[in-house]
Amino acid sequence: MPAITGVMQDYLKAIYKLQQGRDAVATSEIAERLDVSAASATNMIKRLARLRLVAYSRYQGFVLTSAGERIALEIIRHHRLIELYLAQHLGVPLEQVHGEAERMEHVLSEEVEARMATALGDPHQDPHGDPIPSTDGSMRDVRYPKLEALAPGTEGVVAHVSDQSPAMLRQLARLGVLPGVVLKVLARRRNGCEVEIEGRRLILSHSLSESVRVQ
Amino acid sequence: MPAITGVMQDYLKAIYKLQQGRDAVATSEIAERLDVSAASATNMIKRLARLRLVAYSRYQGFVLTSAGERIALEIIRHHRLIELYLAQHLGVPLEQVHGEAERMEHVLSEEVEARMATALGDPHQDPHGDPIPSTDGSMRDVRYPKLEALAPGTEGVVAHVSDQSPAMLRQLARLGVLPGVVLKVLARRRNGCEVEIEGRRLILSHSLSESVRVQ
DNA sequence: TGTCGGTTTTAGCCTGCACTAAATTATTTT
DNA sequence: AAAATAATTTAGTGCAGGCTAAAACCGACA
Repeated sequence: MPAITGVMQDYLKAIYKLQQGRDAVATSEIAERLDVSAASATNMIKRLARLRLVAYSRYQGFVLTSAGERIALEIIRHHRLIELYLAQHLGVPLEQVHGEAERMEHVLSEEVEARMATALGDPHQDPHGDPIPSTDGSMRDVRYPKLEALAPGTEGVVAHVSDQSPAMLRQLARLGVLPGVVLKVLARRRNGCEVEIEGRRLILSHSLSESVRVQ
Repeated sequence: MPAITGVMQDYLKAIYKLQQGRDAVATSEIAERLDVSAASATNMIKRLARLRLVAYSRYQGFVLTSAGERIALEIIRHHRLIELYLAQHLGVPLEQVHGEAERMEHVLSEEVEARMATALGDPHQDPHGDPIPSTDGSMRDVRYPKLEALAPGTEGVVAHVSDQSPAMLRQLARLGVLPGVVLKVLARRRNGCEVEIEGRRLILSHSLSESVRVQ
């Protein structure tokens, strides 16, 4: 029985995120998400299927087995704890923590994971507003609506900023749009979304307001 | 030009440590240190030679070039900073920090390295008493004598405990033999070395006193 | 100088994980 | 339902890094 490599962990994590709310994931989807060829993806899926970490029948897509999901959640927990730890205890800027966690998540032992969690007070949210799975593999995932989709007049708290684009995150951070901040939608504009935030009034482009979710 | 992989970093680090005070390292030496076959070692040495990280001529042994040494010292810095950070900020037991650092050292960015160093007050010693290279690649390495070699009556401060055997480290930690602790050699015995430490009197076996250095 | 023992290197093979190109299956359009 | 298109899988390759077995080399000693 071969060991579970870091690359396998990346696949499992990607499949987990893609399969949310759906009944199967397509080869081309993880291929795009992980930026590999479809052939490479097929190859790895078959390997994971042999290890009984994904349920797969050719040409039909696949999902994680419970064993695969367990591992995926463990890695996601690692990732998000590391993000929070870096931000909170080492002051690493928000737009950087994702990239760092992406590498560290594969080498974090359960021992150090536990100590980090304790140091952070057993948190349930990472600095982007994403939920942190607990050790038993449970995670309550609430999807708040995107700022882009909100009606003018709505008021709320920023719940989540996407972790995908560092450039966007840097923008949002500079503007003060971060999880926990109170915000009010003033008006929808052709070029974006006018909001009031901490007394200031500003316009967020469509792409920016696509990557912000409000509670 | 291929990238420098984690495995390559392990080789460079091992060569650095082996070549101290000598004029060449033998294939069999890194092979043993890294627990790989001699053939695998030869193979990697040739790869490192092509990258101009080691100077090598077949059958004659090898040493690091200055480029190779730069990388080796960077990884050693990572390793020792991580050890200290884990021990000091997360309370990871001494006998465990080496293993953890061994994996983390390859994924630590310069950014996070700098923040960890700052959080630790730009330290010069890791928790085993080994010196931490500075960012410019300088390191003052003083070799203190082994406890095993000390004459009775000698008094001193524990300067260094080996990081190689977790079992031994656990022993030493339990007995209170840790860097910084004051110690006095009382007598040499057939089965070890009798010492006084913090008022208590105890006997350290030969293997234990082999892995302790005193200032 | 020749031979022996140990070390080092070469040769050839395996696995992980990527790739391209070609073949296959699924889906959509006509 | 057949044909066109899109998605997926297979086939074959390459590189990193390990292995064993065999060959080559070095140093020592008779």
